[in-house]
Amino acid sequence: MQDDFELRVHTIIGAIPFGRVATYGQIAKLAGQANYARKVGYILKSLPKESNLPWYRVINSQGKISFPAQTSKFIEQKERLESEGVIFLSNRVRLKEFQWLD
DNA sequence: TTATTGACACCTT
DNA sequence: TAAGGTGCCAATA
Repeated sequence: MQDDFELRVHTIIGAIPFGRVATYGQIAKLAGQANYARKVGYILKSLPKESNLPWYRVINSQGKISFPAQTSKFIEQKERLESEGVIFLSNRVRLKEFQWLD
């Protein structure tokens, strides 16, 4: 049950194309569990660093990173996305342009 | 078992 | 675009 959802989430995140981002709700929905955004976040939290999953491509519905600005993780995620061509404006991403399957 | 918390989303203003 | 309030589910204390 849970493991299956986790597996789906992992698979979906791994399926996010280069230079694209997805929201928590979108991930949850694609995993077959709408409104499970929070669980998605929990899974990402427990995501081992061994996994090569592009967790940094997962952002919230506002197109923003869920970390406080200036934190190492925030900067790391932002840098990674920018490296893929994702444009940030005021610590925000143009979901209209970069959201996966939009 | 109830209350609290969390890398949140969605709707309304 | 920003801000506030509401709903959702699971893990933890």
